[in-house]
Amino acid sequence: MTAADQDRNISSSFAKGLAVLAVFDAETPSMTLAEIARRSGQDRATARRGALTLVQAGYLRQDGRMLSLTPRVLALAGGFLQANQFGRRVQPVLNRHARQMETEVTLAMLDQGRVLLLAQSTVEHGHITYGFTAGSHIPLAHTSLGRMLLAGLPEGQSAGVLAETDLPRHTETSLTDTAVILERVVQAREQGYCLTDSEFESGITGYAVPVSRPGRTPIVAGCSAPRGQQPEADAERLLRGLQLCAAELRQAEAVDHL
Amino acid sequence: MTAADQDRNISSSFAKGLAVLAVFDAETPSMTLAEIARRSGQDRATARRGALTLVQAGYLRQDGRMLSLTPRVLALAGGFLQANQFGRRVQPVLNRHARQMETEVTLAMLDQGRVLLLAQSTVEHGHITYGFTAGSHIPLAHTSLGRMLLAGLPEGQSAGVLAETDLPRHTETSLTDTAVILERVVQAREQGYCLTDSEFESGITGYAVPVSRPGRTPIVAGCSAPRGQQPEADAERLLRGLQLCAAELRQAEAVDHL
DNA sequence: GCATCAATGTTCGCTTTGCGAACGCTGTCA
DNA sequence: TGACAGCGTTCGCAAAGCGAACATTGATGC
Repeated sequence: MTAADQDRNISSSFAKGLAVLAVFDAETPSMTLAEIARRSGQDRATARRGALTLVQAGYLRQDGRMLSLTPRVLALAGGFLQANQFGRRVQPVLNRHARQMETEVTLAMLDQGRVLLLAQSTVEHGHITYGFTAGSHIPLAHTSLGRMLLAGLPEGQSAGVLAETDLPRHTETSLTDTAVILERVVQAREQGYCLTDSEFESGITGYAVPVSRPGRTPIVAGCSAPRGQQPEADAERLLRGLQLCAAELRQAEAVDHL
Repeated sequence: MTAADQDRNISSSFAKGLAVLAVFDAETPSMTLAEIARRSGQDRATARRGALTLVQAGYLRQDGRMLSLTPRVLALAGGFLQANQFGRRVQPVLNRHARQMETEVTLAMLDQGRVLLLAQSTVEHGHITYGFTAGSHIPLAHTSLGRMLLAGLPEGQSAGVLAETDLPRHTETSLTDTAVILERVVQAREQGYCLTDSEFESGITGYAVPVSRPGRTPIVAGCSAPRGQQPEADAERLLRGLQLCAAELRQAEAVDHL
């Protein structure tokens, strides 16, 4: 019993159970007990109790020895989305701008050293992405959304957060040097937008602009498109669109209290 | 210690904590400890431990004495959405059909005596709804989605599920007699679609068709629109669109294992 | 302004829960 | 065929958390 974690106000069983649920946030569709235990860093018996409790509560389904999430977890997110009126204040704005820009527009924030997608426009003509949705995590260091988020942090913090994330090479042109990436972050902060090219998906350019007011928890909007014939013209058009979208979200105070 | 609930495989602390988290699924944006305790039917001290644990885990935020969900809960849903490839296999289909039909198209299933929205297309010109999103709950008895879901249950079960839900009158024309509602459910099962008018929102007609194959967990698709000049023509057009959408989802096996 | 009361947040002793070493089972390799 | 590695499950004992009791806050009456 170390001094610090001896907090009688925190329920450790509950915390461990939550870790079991959170383990499914990866793109692993279903897992065995042992796998859950390994990924959540818990004893197999502990993970088992957590998983069985989740099954009983209806958040997990058990098929033989495989466990997978049930749709009920959506209800947890639904609480958040309704409380913040995403359906009325955010989604329509994203959709409208996406329509005009002819790409998908994504709203995102920082979460545990990764980019958490908060909302995504739903348009027909968007280029085929990986199929990310609200609630998906994408890398911080090699996406324009991620770098723009880092740029939104108080001056000193960006380096710290970046240092704690690992830097897998997604493509051949992914930057690997932390210092170089930080340079791009600083550049993004100064110019008020961020561009990346082929660092996450080959041939795809990413665009991002800040949405939250300076000093607040960083929220950004972004989009991506295949690199076309006139990169500069595309960039200007898409960034202008994103800026308009961001301004409208700010004015609606849609993201002020996240 | 009663005999039944003495299951050493279930972690009661965890189950109680989950109940705290689930309490936020209502449209209550933020609550005090006492309110959480009341709504989750727990002792205040118990609710407090659960809430503080959720705060530490980053799922709840504490502003003074008010507690509210953080965006991190989206990540839990994200795991489900990515595991089932909603972004690639469901959302594009809904969007395309919604565009052609010029309405929102919603995918839904049963959850705890209510309709759980699984996914929703959004088009620009759709009529303004309550702002529901994926993860939202809507009533079972007075929506076409809900009645179509009841129709998808094995013959005897519909009545049982319906009996356990309460029937608030949303509008003046909401049906209140369980027997009459059940009649409509049977009718929906026989004709393969469901229509409701002004029972949930005044002046709005709801349309729904089944998506899942018979015998499976019921999944339905639906849409709604203001009652127009030619109700029959509208109904025919929208139902045809929904049927096409449902057929495509079935063919893509997008919802077979929910 | 002070006393009263109701409702909320917090503490701590006693009991219960759930931790994890140990077990048995199943499939795999030499 | 025997050894082994990995899995799910059990059970005695330590510690985690339940809830009665205690503070604390704030509204209401006089």
